[in-house]
Parts: sequence; C-alpha cells; structure tokens
Amino acid sequence: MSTIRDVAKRAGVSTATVSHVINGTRAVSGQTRLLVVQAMKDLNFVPSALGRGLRTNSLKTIGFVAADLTNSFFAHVFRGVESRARESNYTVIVSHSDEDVGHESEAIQNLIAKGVDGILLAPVRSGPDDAEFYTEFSVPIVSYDRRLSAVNIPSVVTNSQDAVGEAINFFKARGHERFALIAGKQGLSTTLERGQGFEQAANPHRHWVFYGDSRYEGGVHAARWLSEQPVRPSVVLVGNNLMAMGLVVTLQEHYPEILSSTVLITIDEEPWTSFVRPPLSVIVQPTHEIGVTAADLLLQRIHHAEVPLLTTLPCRFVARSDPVTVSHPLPDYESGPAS
Amino acid sequence: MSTIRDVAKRAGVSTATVSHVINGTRAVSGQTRLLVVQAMKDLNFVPSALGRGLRTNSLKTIGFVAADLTNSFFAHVFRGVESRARESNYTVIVSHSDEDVGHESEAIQNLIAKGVDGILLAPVRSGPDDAEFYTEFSVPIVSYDRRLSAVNIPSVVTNSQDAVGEAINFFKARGHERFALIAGKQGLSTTLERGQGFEQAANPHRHWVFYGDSRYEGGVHAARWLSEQPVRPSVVLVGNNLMAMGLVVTLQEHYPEILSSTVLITIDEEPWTSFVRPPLSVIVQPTHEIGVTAADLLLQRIHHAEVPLLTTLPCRFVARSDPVTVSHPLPDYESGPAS
DNA sequence: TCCTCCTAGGTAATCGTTTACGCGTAAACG
DNA sequence: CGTTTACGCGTAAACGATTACCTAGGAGGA
Repeated sequence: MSTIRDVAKRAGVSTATVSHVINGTRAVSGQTRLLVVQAMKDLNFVPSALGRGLRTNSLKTIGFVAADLTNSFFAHVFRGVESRARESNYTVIVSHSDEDVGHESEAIQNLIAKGVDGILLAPVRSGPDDAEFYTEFSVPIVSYDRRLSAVNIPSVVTNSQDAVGEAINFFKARGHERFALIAGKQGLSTTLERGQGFEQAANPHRHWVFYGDSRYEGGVHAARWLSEQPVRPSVVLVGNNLMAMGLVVTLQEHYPEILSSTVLITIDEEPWTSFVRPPLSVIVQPTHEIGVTAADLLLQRIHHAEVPLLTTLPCRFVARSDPVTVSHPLPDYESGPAS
Repeated sequence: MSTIRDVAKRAGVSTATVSHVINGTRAVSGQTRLLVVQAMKDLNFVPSALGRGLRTNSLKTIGFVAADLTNSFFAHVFRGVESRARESNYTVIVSHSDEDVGHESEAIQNLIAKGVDGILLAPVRSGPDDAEFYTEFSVPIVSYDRRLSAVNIPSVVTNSQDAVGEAINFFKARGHERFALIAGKQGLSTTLERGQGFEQAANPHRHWVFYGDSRYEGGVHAARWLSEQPVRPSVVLVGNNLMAMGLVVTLQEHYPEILSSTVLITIDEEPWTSFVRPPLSVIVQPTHEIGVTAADLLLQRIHHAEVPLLTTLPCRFVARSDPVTVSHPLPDYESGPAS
C-alpha cells in the first residue's frame, strides 16, 4: 500500500499539495494537479481512512443499532440507512440490542469506542425519565421508530397512532362493533401511542386490550386469551408482526373457527400476511423512508446543522379482509411508497 | 475525550506504561497498575480505536457483503457473523451487492478503503476463471453460501446438493414420478450443484428444469411456464425463497388447481412456508451457523492461521406436504440447529 | 568484587493523513 | 517604480496510540 508521501515524491510535490488535490481544499494549478493525479494512478493510491480519521477525528462511519435485523422491519430500515449513508461516503456498523437495555448500552459503548461519528437507534428505554440516558453521549444520536424527542434527541416515527384509528374506523364503518388490540411491549412509545389511537377509535364500542411482549410467544398467549373470551371481538389488531405470526399459527392449528371468523390487522407488511387465508389487513409503515430520513438527520447533526426534533412519516392502510381488497390512503398525507 | 497522555500524567507514569497496562503486553508492578487503572477510571478513558488502528494497521473491523439483508437468509447469516465477531471484539460493516458485479466491486473497494481487516462475501462472480477477481485484494476474504475454493479462497457452504437429492428421493419413494426444478441464477455454484443433485435423483424419471433469475419475478415466470406444460410435474423444487414466493402467489391467484395438486419444496425456512395452504416442504440451511463459521474462518485467516479451503455444513429436510409432516435428517450428518 | 541477568519503566520514533503558517513570484494598482 | 494582492506551494506540527530501544537498580553467581 502506497502512502501520500510516495505519491508526493513521485509527482515531485509536497504531501500538502497531494492532500489538497485529493480533497479539493485549495487551489492547485492544472499542471500540478495532472502530475499528482497521474502519480496516484501509477501507484494506485487509496488514501488511508485511518490516517485521515485520526487527523480529522472522523471515520465517516455511523452506527446502526437494531433490535433484530432478522425482523424485516429493521432490515428494510437498514437498507434505507445504508443507501443514504453511502451517498455521503459514510459506512455503517450494525449492532443488535435484542430489546435488552444491557445489550443496548454495550452496543452504544462499543460503537463510540470504534469512533463512529453518530448513532442511529430504536431506543429500548423510553420512559420520559429513563430516556435521559441517551443524552449523555459524546456523539450525536438520532432515534427511529420510537419517540425520544422529549429529551432533545431527534426522532423519526410514523403516524401509526392515526393509522390504527383509521383501520379501526374502516371496519367500524362496515358494521363491526367489538374490537381488540394485542399491544406490544409496555413502555415503548409506539405501544403507548397505538394504544391511544385504538382506545379513541374503538370507543364507545366494546373493546379489549391484551398486552403481549412483542415476540412470537406474545401472539401464542394472545390466541389462548382470545379463545377464552365468552364474547369475542370481531376485529383484532396486532401491534407487531412477530406477535401476529404467533397468533395466526396458533389459531390456524387450534382454533381455525376463530381465524376464519375474525378480521385480523397487523402492522408492517410481510409476505405471509397476504398468503395466509384469510389474508391479513395491514398498516404499512414506510420502512425504507424511515431509514433514509433518520440517516439524513443524523448526517446533518454530524455536520452541526439544526434538525427538527420530531419527524413523522405517513403510514398506508391496506385492507385485505372483509369484504373486499381495498387500498385506503390516510387523509392529509400522500401515501408513501414502501420502495 | 481524554487521551493516553492525560492518563499517563495523572498516574505519574509514561504513556508506554499505560499502554502496556491496557494491553497486558509487558509486566507492570501491582502498584503502578493500580495507579493507572484508577486514573483511567477517573478520566473515564476509552482508548481511541483510530490511534491504535493507525499504529497497528488494524481497526478490528470486518466487512460483510450480502446480496440483500432484506432476504432473511442473509439476515440470519449476518447475525451469526456478528455474534462471532463480537466475541473477538471485532465490529462488522455491512454492504450490499444486490447480485450485481458492479455493486460488488464497489463494495469491496469501499470496505478496503475503510481499513477492514477482512471481508466476508457471497460472491456474485463464480465462474472458475472469473473468480480470480477475488484473489487480488490486499485483505483476506472468505466466501459463504457459494463455493470459491477453486481459487484458493476459503468457502463455507452447505450440502444442499445432497439435500436436494434427498428431497427428491423422499417423494420418489412415495410414488411420485415427474419432477421439476426451478433453478436459480446461472453461474452461481449453488445453482450448479443443486441442479446436479436434482438431475441425479430425478433420473431416470421424467423431469424438467426451468431457469429463473433468483428473484420474485423468476417465480412468476415459472408459474406461467408450469401452467403451459401439457404434462405437469407432481413435485416442484424451487431453488430459492424469493422465487418460491413469486411462484406461490401466482399459482394461488391464477392456477389454484396447480397449487393444490403439486408438491412444492423450497430452500431456506421462511415463516410463510408453513402458513400457506398447502404448506411447503423445505430444505433448511443452518444459516446462523454459516455466519458463525465464516466469521470464525476469517478471523483465523486474519491472524494468519491456516484454514480449510472448503467447509460444508449439513442441511435438514423438513417434509410438510404429502402425505404427512415428517422431519427427516440427512444421513451421515447431525441435523444442525437453525438456532 | 565483578559480571550477568532480570525487572520495571521511560524516551521518542512511528503509523498516514490534514492543515496552520509562511514564503516566493507575479500581476495589478497608484 | 514601490506597494499591495493573489496565487501556488512547501514545511512541519499535530492527531492518539504502539513499540523498539534504552536505562537503572537490584539480585545472584563465580
């Protein structure tokens, strides 16, 4: 590997000039530039990110901490992040939190030790007091999926609260009168907001809320719980795709009559939601766009620009069950492409 | 952020001593060690990965290039990679190739410019001549999913060739006599090997091979092709999960009678393969283990150890269709946990 | 007593960049 | 013709760690 000094020697100029040619940070005559460029080609010189990083104190790297990349929500967000990052020549280091505060702390520490310029995360802590945790770090942080804007950390979220209401209203308008929500992990801002959206829309009709754990097992428990109700909801909204899976599998196996007689709605599109019979209606979040936006905000903060504390992206509601297949955009928003 | 010099000053020792305390590279008296440790705590000092990296020419970082993390195969492999990497205090930078040679080149270049210590990839080029491309780089490379061992690059693959044969034989033994393979992208070692496994097992019975493109659309085309055959196979093995999805969706919508009358087998477990009716049989690759193993080999190569040129991991065949649900381990192998 | 060896720890060069200064030369201006 | 301004470029000091080399003192052996 050749260094900037080799290039300088071969071109007969100083390292300063080579550096300025590379970065366009100072006027260089056409002659000299040509010499330098040629020398770089000859030696096929690639500037060392380390040397540069040490000097500028920036590796052009950001950290992305996901709960679990195996969950397609995070995978799609990540693709958005990566594509935006690459546009600006940043690379992305990925870590997992697995929804565990310990893992999350560790991940953040490691990322900072690696010299990332900023961090993107779906915070596991979101109680208003607990959230101050995130304000202590030496690099800019942007939160996605979950709101943290109370503590001065920019957040990118969706209007899933409205979308939940919209979905319930959709079926209310078609005569349904008994609604259930299988809610996610308590404490997350998404769980709270979706719960509120649900309550509002379901009132004054009869409605139930079951608190799952945001994992597959939560869906299994929900299925059992559902089967035990003397009077059952005709519309069930599941707050996350893992629980939806657990629910559908369990119903399919043990309570097929419930599966065929109730309308199921879930959040986040997955291939199977349209395969399963009956198909699930779904609230589609603009996952790719979440990633792009969050990365964009983070890069801006890294360059010390002011950014809005809260960015809300629109969901799209796709009704697939009862009685026909309709795509129903939310009011006041362009329906965003899932891309 | 405090530096090693601050620590040295506060502890009343030299930077060399601090460094040796941190890395355990030289004997240091208990007294001194205590002083240093205390000073580090006081300043909550974290060694800069950049400074260290510049000196040692290693950032303890590896690159992982996937075709598409949104494909759960790659997501699971990645989790394996990351967990193994973290054990050794390495972090992972992710890039996408999207099965495109241009993107792949770019990704590799970028990773090297970022100073990664090694690269893990599912090579897009795999023709025996073409594959020499990968031998030119200045950092160690390990290939996963696809074989590259012909050109002296260690590869981690599965015995999917045998597994394909096994699956065909399973249904042959139950009386089936007409088999089709929907093959993946031509040129990939997996496509070639699975094709061979299929040919061998299907002979001397009647059999068909349709070449898809390894993407969703390939499955759609395959469905159309299937519907046009005057005599149709009773068992169809699809070489990749995206094509399987395209196939099932299209059949479900336009040719439900084909869907219900043929046995479908696919590769790689996905939630929907068990939800759809009839459920698909599936050849399960040990994705997590692929990642762990590949990362392990790469780390060994980084530390200049010799590693085997080819590592083959066992698949597991799960029969779900026709006539009963059986889990059928391949002979000569422990069935690996999907973890 | 003298030599050797071991232990503990300091000095300073080094990794590959960026960048604050400084220095000529030549054009422009009065 | 002197003075300013601009331009083009080089010198060398950082950035934060690691590490080859050196020093000093004490223990042990002959």
